Amino acid sequence: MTFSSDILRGHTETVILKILFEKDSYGYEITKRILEDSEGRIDIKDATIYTAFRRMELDGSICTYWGDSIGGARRRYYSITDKGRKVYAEKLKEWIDIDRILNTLIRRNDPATV
Amino acid sequence: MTFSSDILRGHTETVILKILFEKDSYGYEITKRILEDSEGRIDIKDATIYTAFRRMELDGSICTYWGDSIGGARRRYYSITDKGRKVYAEKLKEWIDIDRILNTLIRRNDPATV
DNA sequence: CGACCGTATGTAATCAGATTATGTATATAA
DNA sequence: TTATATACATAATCTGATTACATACGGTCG
Repeated sequence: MTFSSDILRGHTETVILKILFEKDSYGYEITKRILEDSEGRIDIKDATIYTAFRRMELDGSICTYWGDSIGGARRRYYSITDKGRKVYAEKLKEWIDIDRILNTLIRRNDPATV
Repeated sequence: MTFSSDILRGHTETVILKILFEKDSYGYEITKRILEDSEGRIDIKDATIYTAFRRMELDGSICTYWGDSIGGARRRYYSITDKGRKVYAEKLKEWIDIDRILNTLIRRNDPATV
């Protein structure tokens, strides 16, 4: 069972930035990695990831270059910029707050759920 | 500073259901309560909460009645149904999974963030 | 008394990010 | 040669949230 698509909304870019923080990567690889690392629960669609790339490139958080497509389809690689690292840091801080607040709002003091 | 509106997306109904799980309430009160309990960070707009009510009523998760408006504007109260309680239980389970998975994807093994 | 504010609900138009659908292209395995 | 996995891309659509607007009651302050 995969999650409803609204669940990721607002976090897609953060997750992509975290992956690019570690190393340059490309759309297909990032999608597969998110699928694996989410226990098969988060299956980001092609269109979603490529439109996210466009936004983030316009925004200056990432930049792109074509990889040498030795054996296989061409790959467009993405690299995180200094701005991207700052954006990630802010989004991480935001996530830490959201996580705490949503846990309060959704779970509250229900002994069965805490 | 309030959160980006996408952050709540997909959780608005869960938060409303949790409040109604405790007691019947009405739009204005729920909005104020979420604002207080989120340390002023989640300011759900009127239109958002009233359209959410419409969706949830259609869906059968809640039902509604007019309160006796003694001194002040009329209030439309909402009550959670058995179906609503089931929906909440599912959404809670889903949130517990999402929370764990997003924490992995966003924070990973970064010692500074764990 | 009249203006304003807090309370309270509601709809229409719009926005943004995600999905579906569709298309292109290469290399490898059956 | 046909199918499959890899790889990228765009147009049309969906959905939930926002802005903007409208209505209405009761109390306060000048």
